[in-house]
Amino acid sequence: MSSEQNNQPRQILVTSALPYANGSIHIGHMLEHIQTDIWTRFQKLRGHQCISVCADDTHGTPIMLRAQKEGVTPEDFIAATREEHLKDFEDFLVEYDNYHSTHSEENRELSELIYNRLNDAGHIAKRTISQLFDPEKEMFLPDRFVKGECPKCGSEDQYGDNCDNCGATYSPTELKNPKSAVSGATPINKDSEHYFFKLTNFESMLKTWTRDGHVQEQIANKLDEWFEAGLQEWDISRDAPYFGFEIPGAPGKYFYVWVDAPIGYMASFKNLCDKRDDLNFDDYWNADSAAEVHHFIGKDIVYFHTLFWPAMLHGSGFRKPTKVHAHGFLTVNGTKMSKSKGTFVKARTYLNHLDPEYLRYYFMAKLTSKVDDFDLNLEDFVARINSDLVNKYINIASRVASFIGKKFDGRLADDVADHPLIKEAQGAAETIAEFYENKQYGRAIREIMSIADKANKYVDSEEPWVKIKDETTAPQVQVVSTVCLNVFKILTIYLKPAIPAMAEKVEAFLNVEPLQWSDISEVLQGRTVNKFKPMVQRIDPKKLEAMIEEGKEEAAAASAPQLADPLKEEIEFSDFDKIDLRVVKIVKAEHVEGAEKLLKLQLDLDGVTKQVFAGIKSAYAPEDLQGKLTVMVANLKPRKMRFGVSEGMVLAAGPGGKDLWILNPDEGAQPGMRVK
RNA sequence: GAUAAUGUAGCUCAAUCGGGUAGAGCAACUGACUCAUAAUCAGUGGGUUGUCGGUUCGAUUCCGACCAUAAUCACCA
Repeated sequence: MSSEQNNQPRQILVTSALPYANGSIHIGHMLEHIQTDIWTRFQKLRGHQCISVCADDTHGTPIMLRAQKEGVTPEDFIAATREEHLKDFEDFLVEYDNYHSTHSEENRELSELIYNRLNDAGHIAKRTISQLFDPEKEMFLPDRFVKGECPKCGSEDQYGDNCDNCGATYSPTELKNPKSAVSGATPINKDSEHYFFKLTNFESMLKTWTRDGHVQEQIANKLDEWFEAGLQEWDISRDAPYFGFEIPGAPGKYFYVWVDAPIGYMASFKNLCDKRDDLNFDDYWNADSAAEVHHFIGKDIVYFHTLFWPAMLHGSGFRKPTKVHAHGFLTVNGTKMSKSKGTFVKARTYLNHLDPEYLRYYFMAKLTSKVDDFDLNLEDFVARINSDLVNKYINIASRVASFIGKKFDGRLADDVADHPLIKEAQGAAETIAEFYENKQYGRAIREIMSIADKANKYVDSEEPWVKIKDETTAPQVQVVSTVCLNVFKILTIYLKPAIPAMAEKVEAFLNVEPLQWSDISEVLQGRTVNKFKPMVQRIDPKKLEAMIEEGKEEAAAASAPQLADPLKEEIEFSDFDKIDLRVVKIVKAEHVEGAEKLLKLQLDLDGVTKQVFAGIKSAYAPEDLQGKLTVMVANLKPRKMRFGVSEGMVLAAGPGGKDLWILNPDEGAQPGMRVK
């Protein structure tokens, strides 16, 4: 292709928004990550140096509390989530060059660097503000962690920022009977010094930047509203306890998660540069960099990416994004994803039932460069995949492959390079490339499918099934088939960014190296192809139903009341029956020399005495126990301990320390009785 | 409540940047064909472009009001 050979290879860095480490990836996330991946694969196919990076966004109060609740460190919690996220993306054929974490050394260094530069340049302010504070947990409460009665309509159990019932909005300090959602305590007002980023210093820069082709028109309009409303200073600090990075020179103050989240793009790239010789961080991020930086984001986080982020970069001497690509939300059958309808589909749930390339193709087929919401209509989804992919595209190969295979030994004809249909398919390359480049994926598909239509018409008009029966016309069939397979190859290149795995199967069938965009002009002739095997199956609507059904079940399970300490795996009665629980009388209790936690108990089971070492010293004095009845596991295998043999366990409840309570049978129970 | 959006055939979407007799794919129907994962090809039907009003020789496209939908904001930004 002449025109792109004139183009210099570009250096392009691409990012998707960093998924928050507090939950699973769902198909809404996939809308973004798939369109990013398609764009990235397209650029790579064209021969550019295109690097895509992502990471988990790991900081903030919700993560901290979630980890506490699950009894693990935040570090362990986010590490596990990252594994899950990465696996989901990989299985959807989303190929990041690097998938990092915002909780990384690179990110800490870059966050500090950017902050220090902003601070030195006078872009940071400090002032004291008053916020609700949980006196029990000793932490400041974000709005969402305060609940109470709506000051307007009096509805109970409303969040700190607005009322679900009457729609009123207010500040959390206005709530009646406010309660901390963390501890249940009544919050108090407390002063604290906060750090602010003076966004207003960048107003004129931003006004120019946002009208300079870096954002979509719809976004630029939205930004005008925000400019008109007036920019505000941005509160970038949070007080300890907070899971994040401490602000340099400000002990006990942490960067608000949204400060280090976008810096995570740079950190992930930095991490990659350190692993690769051919990448230089400064080439991409210096203020005068000629490389491109493209961010793909949802419309909900436009503010952060088009105001704060460019301002932070500008103020700290880095380059600004080339383009911020915002997309709308994913709806299913025209409405918001709903857990109860089963349309809130997790990435994993989808993968349990359907081929990822179905969804990749469907997204491709309907995406535009606009910020409008994207509707996944399930009926349309089935129709679109089956008709476009199977009936039109793959069908071209499927219907001529048998001629080539059976009648011509798998050998293609010679001299088809000038065939008008091949020329036409090749001629669409630049138009399609432009659609890709501008994210008009839907238009690209329309263009591609119209070529597929022409190929199918061509086969019909040539009637190879008739010609093959006549010796004089039979050789023409080899030409017709070769033309079709060449068009098929070209279509495969056009579609490859969306359906890479299918393309790989096509490459195996055509007996060619991995196809590149430049292969569009290479014509396959006078060579052999392999036996045709179908590259994709029709969608079975039953599988789609099964997926929705599983989504419903998940939702039902999730909405059931959850125990903070989840139940162990279910057991059979026979498992329970193995445990012999007995009522016992504590005849003697004494301290154990040298033991920190243990008491030595003599337990009477109606004549038989058992000796048990119990870790309840922190909660009970020996004299309080003597003469009491309690319950023990009597058939536990005796265990030799440092201080002697323990012949069972007494049952106690509680988290430990002083909070430990042994069980007491009700009045009338006698030592030795079986508990069942 | 405020703001900017969106509302086009049964379904999903198009309609050149500041107006000139509404297009495509799928579905439906009719016919052809049998090479192909019952696919494909030819053809037909189907829209007073959310409603009402205005500007204009003429509006899906401009203006106003209303209705519907989802979104953003109302110091999280």
